[in-house]
Amino acid sequence: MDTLRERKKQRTREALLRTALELFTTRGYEDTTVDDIADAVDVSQRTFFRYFAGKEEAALALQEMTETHFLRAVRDRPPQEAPMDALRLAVLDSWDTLSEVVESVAPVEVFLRMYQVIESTPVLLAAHLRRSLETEEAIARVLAEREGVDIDADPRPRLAVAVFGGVMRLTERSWSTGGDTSLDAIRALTVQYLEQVGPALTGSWRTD
Amino acid sequence: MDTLRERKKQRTREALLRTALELFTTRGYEDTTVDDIADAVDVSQRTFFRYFAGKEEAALALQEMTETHFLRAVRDRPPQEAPMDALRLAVLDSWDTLSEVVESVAPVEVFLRMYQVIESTPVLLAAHLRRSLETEEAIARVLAEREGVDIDADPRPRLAVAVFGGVMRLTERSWSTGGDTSLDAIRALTVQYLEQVGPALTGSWRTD
DNA sequence: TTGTCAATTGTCAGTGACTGTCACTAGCCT
DNA sequence: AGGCTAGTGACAGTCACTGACAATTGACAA
Repeated sequence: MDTLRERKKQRTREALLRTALELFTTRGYEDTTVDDIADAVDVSQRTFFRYFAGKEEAALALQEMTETHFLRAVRDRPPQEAPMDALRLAVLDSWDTLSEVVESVAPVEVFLRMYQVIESTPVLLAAHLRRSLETEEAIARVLAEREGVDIDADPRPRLAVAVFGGVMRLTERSWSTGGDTSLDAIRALTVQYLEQVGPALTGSWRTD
Repeated sequence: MDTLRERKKQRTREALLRTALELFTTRGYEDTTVDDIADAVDVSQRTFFRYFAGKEEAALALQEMTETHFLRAVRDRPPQEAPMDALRLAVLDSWDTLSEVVESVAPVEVFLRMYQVIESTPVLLAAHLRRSLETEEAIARVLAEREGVDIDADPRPRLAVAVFGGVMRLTERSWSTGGDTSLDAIRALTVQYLEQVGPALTGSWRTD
């Protein structure tokens, strides 16, 4: 990345991504065409598709980064922690250090606003959910290795991650539809929801 | 539904759907164009889009039916059952009575093969996951009402359903990638996975 | 410095999903 | 029988995306 060519490429990619996110968060995803993005950066449409597999990939680029970040956080957890504890502490740690990861591309607010765009754009939400599945699979493998179990023989790794993923998905949803769209808010929701998993699964909820 | 017009419409829709499923399961989803389907039924492409919002909707029509079926099964559970018990018994009941629902449109094998197509086609899987979210929301509302809690104040209904949904998603996945693609197999997997949720969430998995 | 090679880009043509419009046809109803 | 309306086909257009080829431009050695 020190040759002129590579720096140029880097700059083009960043320009495309930043412009795309800018347009998506202001004008909306569906109302932004790939041509709009390419024109704004002054490259051909074809070039956009050389950098991104599709419009979706650009829209989800930040989320991709944070999921990778989360995966790394899980890997870095001390091995003596129980699986669910490791997951919980890894997410919380991820939220706390998220800015550092995201800021290299765009301000955190853009990341946060993109979340709302995703949640309110059916095709984006769909794509996001599918990608989350892939992340979950990777995490399940990490957990399986930590605990020394065979991921194909023992369903617990994938099961734990699926449950955890379900809770996180719900967290994202209620954060993005709620009033407070700050990082602190999503952190607090995470804690709150994870605490409630146990109660939600056991017996009746009736208080009478 | 007894005028000639309506019978004709019904027939056109069924022909389109059956043909679409036939082509998707033999040739594959991506290798089937809407024109292929329309031509095979001898209607214009425009007509296809008058019956289905898109290619995806046709591909997921059977799954839509079974999800509605499942939702109904949840509603029909005796109210004294604990939420998670109601969900578990409702899915199992759904699998058992699935044929009746599906057979009106296509043989159950088509339904089962479509599941594999969905699981192996990224854009379909994505769309399927998103629709599942909508079903989950509906189920959460049913549970909340059963238990007499406020769905917006108490996170437990959505939480329970999210966890349950995560497990079901995993069940679908491992069924569709596994060897036995029968209804019995998916039923057995459902039972097995639900039993393992508890163990997966608690403490360490190490046996040493 | 220059010439060669390889990477990057633009242009163009094409496909496939989907939408709006409008005229036409065919059941429906009196 | 004749008017009304739902359903259809034909057509044109948009947008995401792809393959192919030619033009450009940086890299690197002679």
